[in-house]
Amino acid sequence: MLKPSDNLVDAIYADLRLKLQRSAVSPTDRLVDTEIANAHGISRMPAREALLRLVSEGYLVGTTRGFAVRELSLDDISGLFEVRRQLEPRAAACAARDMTPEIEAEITAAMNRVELSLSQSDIPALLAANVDFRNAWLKAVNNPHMAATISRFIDYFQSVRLGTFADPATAGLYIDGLSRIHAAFLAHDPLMVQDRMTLFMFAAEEAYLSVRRRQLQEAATARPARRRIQKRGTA
Amino acid sequence: MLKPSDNLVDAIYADLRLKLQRSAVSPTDRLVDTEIANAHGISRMPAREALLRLVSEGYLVGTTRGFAVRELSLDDISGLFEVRRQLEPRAAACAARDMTPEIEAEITAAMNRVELSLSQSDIPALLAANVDFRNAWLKAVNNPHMAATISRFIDYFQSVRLGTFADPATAGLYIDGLSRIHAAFLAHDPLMVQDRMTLFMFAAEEAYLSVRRRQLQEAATARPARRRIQKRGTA
DNA sequence: TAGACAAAATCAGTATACGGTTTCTGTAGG
DNA sequence: CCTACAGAAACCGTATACTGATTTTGTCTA
Repeated sequence: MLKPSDNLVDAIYADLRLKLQRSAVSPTDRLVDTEIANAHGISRMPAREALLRLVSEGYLVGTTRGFAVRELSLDDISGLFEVRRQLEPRAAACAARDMTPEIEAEITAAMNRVELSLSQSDIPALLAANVDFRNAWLKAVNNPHMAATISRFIDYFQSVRLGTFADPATAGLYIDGLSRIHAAFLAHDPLMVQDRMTLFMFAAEEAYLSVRRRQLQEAATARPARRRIQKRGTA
Repeated sequence: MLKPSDNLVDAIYADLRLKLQRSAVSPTDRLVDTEIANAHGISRMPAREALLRLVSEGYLVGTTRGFAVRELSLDDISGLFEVRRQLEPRAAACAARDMTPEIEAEITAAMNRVELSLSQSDIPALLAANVDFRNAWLKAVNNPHMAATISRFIDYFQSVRLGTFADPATAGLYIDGLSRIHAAFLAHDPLMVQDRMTLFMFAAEEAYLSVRRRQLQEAATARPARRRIQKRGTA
């Protein structure tokens, strides 16, 4: 690890970002600069700067005791999906139009891995394959600003995604939508991709909302009213 | 100055961000952490972190000699507008639907200032009023993620906007589109707002492209082939 | 005058240090 | 057993210092 670029901050950032995408950081975890620093054998500053960047991008929040993954409110989920609905169907349609055979193969490979890991109930693998599928089709999006924005908005959900896949029924529905999109990609039909992505967006929003609602309820019953995460807003 | 929050980084960041929005930093300027630091009477690190944040958000690029405002390629402009086209018409429609009388007054006030400064050829005031108009209607957008994303995408154009307003003909067309949007807001017609914003997006894209094209040509003739701005990508 | 080359300056990246605030822990008292 | 409080620890924010890379500047030579 620690390869990307000659820059320590970028390296740490990439490492953390990957961990976040893979849901390898739980909301109860606390990321502390000094820990990360001497885990990588470097000083505090690069680690700190990487963390700060993740905060300014909205993935983490600063607490008085280390950095934590940002937890989404129900409003956050609705709002984020409103944006995703505007962008992803259109972007996916572009991808379908401009797809190369190589990328098509990548998408298919990712889809296969998704289905395999679903059948084996291998959640971590499912998570990873899911990320791969998304990254694969985003590669065919020629507009880097569009792709980056979409990537970012998807990554906000990392803390909820785990919960979505944990429930077999929800996961099944989710994967079903994904495979319909995949089929549309194979048909090279931009409009079909667009429509199915739109449908998928609504289904995904529902799924995330219901999972998060349940999470919040459980949390509320578990601890009547505690916890404090303040300081340093999302900018 | 230097008020926002008890945090030096945020303060510097807000200060710089405002300067950028106002096009108060030219592409030939170089922002250096040490300079900013002792201009504000603080140490390098907060200034540096603010600059780094602006880099990671895509407003600045790091060079081997200070930080500079990011210059947009023609492809950047097209790409950014593709995203804006997906988001702003929809968001403006929401704003029209949810507008309060207070915000409506703000929008009108900003519009008046836009027209006044245009008639007086006061470019800085025009720039500021333009920012105000945008911020006013964005206030009526209930989805903070949507509003933040739009704000960000608009701000990318700060380095080109100056050129757009410098040409009276272009500026006139631009303001005309704006006033049509304003009228639609006053009519409280979300659909009319949406349509006019869509139209405006295309007109604005054309304007920015032609201004930038001219800028690039002039630069090319001025210096046959020089300049180097590398190191530290947009992330 | 133009080119080569060395010395100096500039600036980003990284490391280390210190202060202050919040949270945790352990102990004493109810 | 629970609460109150004092001390300790954790951790963020900021400052300062060092290093190495790159660019600029100045000088010398053809």
